[in-house]
Amino acid sequence: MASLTRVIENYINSLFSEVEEPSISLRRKELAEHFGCVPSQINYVLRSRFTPERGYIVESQRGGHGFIRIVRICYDMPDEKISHIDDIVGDSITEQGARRVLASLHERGMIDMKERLLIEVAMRHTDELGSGEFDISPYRRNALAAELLKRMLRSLILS
Amino acid sequence: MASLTRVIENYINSLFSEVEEPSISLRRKELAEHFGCVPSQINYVLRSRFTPERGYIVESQRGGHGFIRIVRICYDMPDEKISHIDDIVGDSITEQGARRVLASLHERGMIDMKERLLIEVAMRHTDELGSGEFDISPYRRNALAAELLKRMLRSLILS
DNA sequence: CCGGTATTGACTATTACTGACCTATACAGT
DNA sequence: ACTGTATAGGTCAGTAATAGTCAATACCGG
Repeated sequence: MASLTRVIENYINSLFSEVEEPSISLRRKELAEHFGCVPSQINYVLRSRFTPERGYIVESQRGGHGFIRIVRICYDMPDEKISHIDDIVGDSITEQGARRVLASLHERGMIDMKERLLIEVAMRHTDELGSGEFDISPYRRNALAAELLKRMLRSLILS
Repeated sequence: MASLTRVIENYINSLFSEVEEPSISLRRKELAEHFGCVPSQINYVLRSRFTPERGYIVESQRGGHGFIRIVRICYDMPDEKISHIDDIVGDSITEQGARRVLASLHERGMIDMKERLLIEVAMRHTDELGSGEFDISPYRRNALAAELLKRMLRSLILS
């Protein structure tokens, strides 16, 4: 029962695999017809799957000869990676948000499964302390979670 | 007797046995209907049984085509190794003691550099919180440190 | 009886998808 | 140049389908 969104996402990913280039171009209307859906479905896929958080930038142009271009960003330098981490984690993060970040980084090959597991254990422990005996506000807990997550990810990237 | 939680836990484990894959997918609603319970019972089973500490990662998505995926990192967690961890860490540990343990495990090839670093970062963060804004006694801090260290080590003593 | 574990359900949050309406661009005719 | 028109893509709000959270309650082993 694959969802349409995932099907389209996979299709676009296969386009990236076929060519070596870091960017591909699409026509929204054609893609929509190909998958038998409304054009705005394509926007939904782009907004939810090809985000900066996942390492993509989307450009487009309307009107005659309109197009949509998806660019895959490559972060090589350690300091680029660090600032990317800081961007996607932010100053506050929920448990769900943290899991999304970890899943995304894992999918992109930036962390492996064991590292992901360790980070989850540490965050869970910290959150238990915060909600238990320390009795910290949820707002503050999310700020602490973001700080811990960034520290752990930074240390991974620099090592 | 056989509590529902244990029944569901066993059912999920049997799914892992049936397929060789390291991950399985579920629909919370279907599973709940299958066992005639409320959907949130499934969350309880996942929270209490399929934790990162036990070597599992749980991913999920709400909304249309939602799912719950359970990834098993650890195939068998030998009890001797766990009790070994408990022995060498104990119920309380100093920062230096923790470093000695990590260095020893690293030398014996049981953890790699990145894992060691991750654990140190998490412990330092927790200790900073305890000694800083929460003013926890040194004795209690060492107990928390031991707890965190054991949890993280247990989660990655595998294969 | 006590303390922890298990169960429930009301309320909340998120996601996929659609369709009506909005905006931008190129180009041809004047 | 100016303007109209055809041809793109963008936005937003609504709906249905899922999953998550939390606190109250029930249950069970010691």
